[in-house]
Amino acid sequence: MEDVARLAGVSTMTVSRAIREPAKVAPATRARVTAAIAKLGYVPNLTAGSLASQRSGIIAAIVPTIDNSIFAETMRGLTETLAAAGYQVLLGQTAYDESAEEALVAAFLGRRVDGMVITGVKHSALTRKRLIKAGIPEVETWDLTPDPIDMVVGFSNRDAGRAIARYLLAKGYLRLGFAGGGDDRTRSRLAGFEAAIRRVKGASLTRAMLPAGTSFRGGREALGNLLAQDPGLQAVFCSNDAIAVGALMECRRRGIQVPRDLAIAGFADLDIAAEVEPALTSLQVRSRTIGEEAANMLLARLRGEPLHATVRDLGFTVVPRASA
Amino acid sequence: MEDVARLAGVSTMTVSRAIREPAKVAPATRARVTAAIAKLGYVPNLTAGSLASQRSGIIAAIVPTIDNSIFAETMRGLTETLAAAGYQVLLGQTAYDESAEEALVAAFLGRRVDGMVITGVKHSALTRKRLIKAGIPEVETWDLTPDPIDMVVGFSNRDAGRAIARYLLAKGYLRLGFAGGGDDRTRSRLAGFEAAIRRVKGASLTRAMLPAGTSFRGGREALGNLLAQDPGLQAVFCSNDAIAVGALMECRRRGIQVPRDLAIAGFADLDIAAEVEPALTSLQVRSRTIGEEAANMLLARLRGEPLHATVRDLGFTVVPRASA
DNA sequence: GCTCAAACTGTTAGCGCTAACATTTCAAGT
DNA sequence: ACTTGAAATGTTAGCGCTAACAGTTTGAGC
Repeated sequence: MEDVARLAGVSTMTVSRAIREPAKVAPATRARVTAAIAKLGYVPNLTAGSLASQRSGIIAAIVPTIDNSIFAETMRGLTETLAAAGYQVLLGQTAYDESAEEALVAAFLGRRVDGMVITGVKHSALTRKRLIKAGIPEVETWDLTPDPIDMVVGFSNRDAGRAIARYLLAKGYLRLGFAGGGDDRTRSRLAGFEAAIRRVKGASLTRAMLPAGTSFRGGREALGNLLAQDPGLQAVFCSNDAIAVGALMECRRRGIQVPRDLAIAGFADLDIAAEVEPALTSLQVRSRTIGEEAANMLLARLRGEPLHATVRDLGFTVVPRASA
Repeated sequence: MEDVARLAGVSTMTVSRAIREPAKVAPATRARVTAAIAKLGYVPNLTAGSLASQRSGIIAAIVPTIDNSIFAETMRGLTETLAAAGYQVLLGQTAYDESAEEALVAAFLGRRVDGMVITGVKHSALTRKRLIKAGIPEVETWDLTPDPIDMVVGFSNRDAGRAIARYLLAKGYLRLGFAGGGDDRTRSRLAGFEAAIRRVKGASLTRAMLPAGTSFRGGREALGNLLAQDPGLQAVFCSNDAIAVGALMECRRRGIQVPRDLAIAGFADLDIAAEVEPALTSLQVRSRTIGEEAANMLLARLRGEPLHATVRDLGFTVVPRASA
């Protein structure tokens, strides 16, 4: 930066300003600085800038996984909204492991990120403590809780499970199955699903629990598992669309007609849900909006604006298609 | 850190060492420091550490996109291998946009990342120049080139396209179609595919080019497009499995029997390829290994170890299944 | 007990930038 | 010409840590 300053005939402070707040530098000066930067191929050291300004320009995001996943859209919404405001996103994956989450939070706080977005509302005591102590804006996502660490944006997984159950029950399906992974949000969906079933006389529930993060193959296996438990099963709710597509493929392989012999419903309304044959009944959640809203809530905090609410419920919609 | 040092009765330097090189601190001292850290909830400022040590502990990775994509596995391999060596991965998405790539490279270099992994071998002149000037280890991936910026690990997309064409031609399909996005690697696959077809008398090629990054829906549309161009089409090569699955679904919808009426082959051998019905013939590439090898090459450079080769070809395999 | 190297710990001087304040410049109003 | 305040630029003092070296302690060998 000193080289640039010398070449432009100004002080380093003016160079710094020309880069960060061009409006505060006289146009002629700015032009000289810009030219000097280009000539020298100068790349400002943001690490030094962060240390001096106490602002990193980085927001950390923690998701269980990004592969063929429901979180990719959320990350896209988050990243794009934050990029427009000059922030970069540092992504961490936990693979549904709480200790990995703990390590990531520690590492991110060490980098002095300006804010954090984290999936889910259940975290280890240490993670909560560290986040609270860090005092940075923080958004939990993909679920709801009355007492977030700081802010939360998502929908009620419990209510979503209940809504799917009611939809299937209203269609006359009574012998219901559930296939899903073992993460916290899936358990909430299952709890709601089960609660709604219990209220209907004659309705039954068969469960196939999969490891968290399973996808197509898991869905196929789960379907076999469920039918082994209850050959008279009428409808299956899969806690994500990948599992549901797997189940659908297994039905095809076994010659089971969907939805005539067995109805299948998914969750999250991924792209693929509308494209498979038969098209998949799913529960649409506003994945991308979750990311955008998380970004907006963070930005509001970072700008010191007053917040309308710390809990934001984006709801969900059951999308009926051919499969159930 | 000063607080910790005071509480432990040592200098800040000893605290720093106790954290980074525990072996160099006497066990008793280390215990006092550790206790002080725990008591105060001290989180080292890695930004300051990076500035002082000139090492960030961060490797940047640039991919076109991560959603339901062939790059997710590569990122997993990269992230896990680097994490084991104490490095974190900073992920950037270009959405197949060269100027976005340019901006990401600039931003990452500004953060003084210790190394960079970038998808593809075609980059803007400015990007190349900046990377060379930065002088950090750098790996290009998912393709090959005789003159990488620094190192490259992948496979020949051209040869892969050729291999699929030969496979289909050997099966007796002559009227071939291609559906794929407009990115650089897809074009290479198409070039190889086309070259192999040209050498066979009576063989024809029909193309449906999609925007880069399209998936299921794009595959459905492409199939319609191809059949409109050549109703007598015998086999279609899709430049990724998502497109192929979309095409498969469209066949089902139209009552086209696969592979009897029309054969379909995909690319990348994603999880879903083996799960759909009929299972998808695909070209398997070692996605995860690309990430792992990129990490290992970077680590070797960072440790100053001599490198065996700067170009690493991981090859590919045609995986015959039911669809073609 | 003494030597001496190894093991451990401390001191000094930055890393490259920016916040905060200080100073200079300049145009407009008198 | 002479104030005056806003705009433009400069100066000073760190941000929190670590490299490099200096100093101190320890213990093995004699």
